[in-house]
Amino acid sequence: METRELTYFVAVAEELHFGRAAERLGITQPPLSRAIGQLERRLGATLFERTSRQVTLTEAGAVLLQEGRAALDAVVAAERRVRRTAQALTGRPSVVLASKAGASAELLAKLLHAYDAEPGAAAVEVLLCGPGQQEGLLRDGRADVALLHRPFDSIAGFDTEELVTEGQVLVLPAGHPLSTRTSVTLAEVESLADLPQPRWPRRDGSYPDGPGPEVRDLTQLRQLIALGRTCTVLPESVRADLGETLVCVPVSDAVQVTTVIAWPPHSRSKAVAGLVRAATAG
Amino acid sequence: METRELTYFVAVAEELHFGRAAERLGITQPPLSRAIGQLERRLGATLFERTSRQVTLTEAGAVLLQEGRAALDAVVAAERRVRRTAQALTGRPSVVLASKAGASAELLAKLLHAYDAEPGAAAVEVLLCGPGQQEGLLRDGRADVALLHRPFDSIAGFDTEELVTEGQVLVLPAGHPLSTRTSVTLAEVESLADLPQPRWPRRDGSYPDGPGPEVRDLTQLRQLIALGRTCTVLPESVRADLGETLVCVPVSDAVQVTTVIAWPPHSRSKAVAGLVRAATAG
DNA sequence: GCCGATCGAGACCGCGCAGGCATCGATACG
DNA sequence: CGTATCGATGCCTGCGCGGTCTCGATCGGC
Repeated sequence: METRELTYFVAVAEELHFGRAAERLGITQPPLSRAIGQLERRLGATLFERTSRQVTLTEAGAVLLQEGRAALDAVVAAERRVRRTAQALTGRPSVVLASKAGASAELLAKLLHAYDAEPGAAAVEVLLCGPGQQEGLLRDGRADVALLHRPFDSIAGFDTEELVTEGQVLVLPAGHPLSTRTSVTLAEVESLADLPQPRWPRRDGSYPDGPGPEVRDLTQLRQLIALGRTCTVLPESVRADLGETLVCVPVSDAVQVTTVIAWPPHSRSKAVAGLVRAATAG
Repeated sequence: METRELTYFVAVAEELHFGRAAERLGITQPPLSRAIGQLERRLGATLFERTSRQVTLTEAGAVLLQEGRAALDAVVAAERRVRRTAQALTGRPSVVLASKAGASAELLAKLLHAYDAEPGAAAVEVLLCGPGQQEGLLRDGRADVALLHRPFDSIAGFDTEELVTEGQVLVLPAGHPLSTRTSVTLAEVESLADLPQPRWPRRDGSYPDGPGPEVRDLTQLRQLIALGRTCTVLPESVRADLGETLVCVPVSDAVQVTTVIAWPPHSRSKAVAGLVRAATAG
């Protein structure tokens, strides 16, 4: 199976429409239809049920979508990492560390400081991204190492080391009735009609339905909380960079959040190993 | 990067010889040289240092070998799993479970029994393999789930659940001076000049040097121990299927061995989920 | 020191296949 | 019943993969 075929298949499987998939791929529809047909014949499996009105994935197709995405990620990761390795030989080597924007800021600062102190430390490029994106960055080679937060982020397929575990707090505008409490429960948070929970984008970029505001990062979120439009439950460590206008109240029954440092298994990079060492030593 | 190019690269990187690599690939040498050259140009990286007398991997080449193998494994795994899924639709679905031949026999029997009792259980094909091979089987899709033994097998990149942890015992022929002891140390085992440790094959199939006999599986090993040619340290559970001629003595300072059930992350298979459930419930 | 063997690179050629265009056949809808 | 939509098919063209032949460099033997 060639990566070109896999790319074509994934495009069709995601669009469920040959015409749109072809457009996305920058080719015309007929060669795409033929390529998929040929792939099906070679695999001995029907991947799509198609009528002239709609295209649906078969069970085999669903398996190929899952496995094929992983395989394509692995291929582009290989390509990116080779490019970066070759570049590194003509300058100072560098690592890309992915972290959720706004999360674990203090931990990240300490980590970078500790690592920089090591002899022969590489340049660390910090890639701040939206929630849930680190996994993809790590998987397709755009990042070499990442800070993830269990149980929110999936660590499936990565090597990890636990760094810290913490409880969660409710962040809400100063002056709100709940702001003087010493502790709240999740049920109480969810029943706050005046401060509906914010809605985060799904992996495909769309937003779920609901009354709360759409948010894309913590800066937005902080501002919306300060404006009294929403509230949210976050790991304790956000306390460090909240202003005067926001208040934290521990949530008694929220899950514990563990920050882990994660990297692709079998990483050859000394820089990644160094970062992990620096993180776990601290 | 096409999988064909990756396959070519890996062949050359493993042979470190364009002629032999071409032969292995079933093509002639000139197109192979060209393909590699083209790949290097496209990646902007020199992958091999070549003189007319010898070929060596560069740092970038080493990275591509590592990542490329993983990527190729992912591609062939996708292919195999789709084929198997399609087949399963025309008959009873089946899962392939890989396990070290001879290891965890009792656990495996219980697991299969417990799983078969589940409603809608798939047919389980058991793939008994040599030590250290389960990882590859799972990675390239020949197996769907495997029993691994930490710390011997690498679980990097898989999802796992721990099943049992046990100590290790020295297995030696009945009548040997040590056979009446209640416990021995690793140092004692290694200093047994009359029973040198057996040598297991490396991943590439070659054997390390040493005085002990070369072995490939537990049956061979058992026979050689009975013949008084060697002895070995194994997890306790082997006691169950030793004959009268072999004796076990606990090794006090050997590492604990944990048997885990492992599967590729993001497995969609209900059968795999069922097997894991059956294994952890037991 | 020369010759032959080995090995990777380059020139050249042919064929297979990917991709484009035009068209067909099927289905849903007004 | 006509029309619009959408995937499949037929036909053509051009690129690129693979084959053969050859060259140039390096090492070893006599």
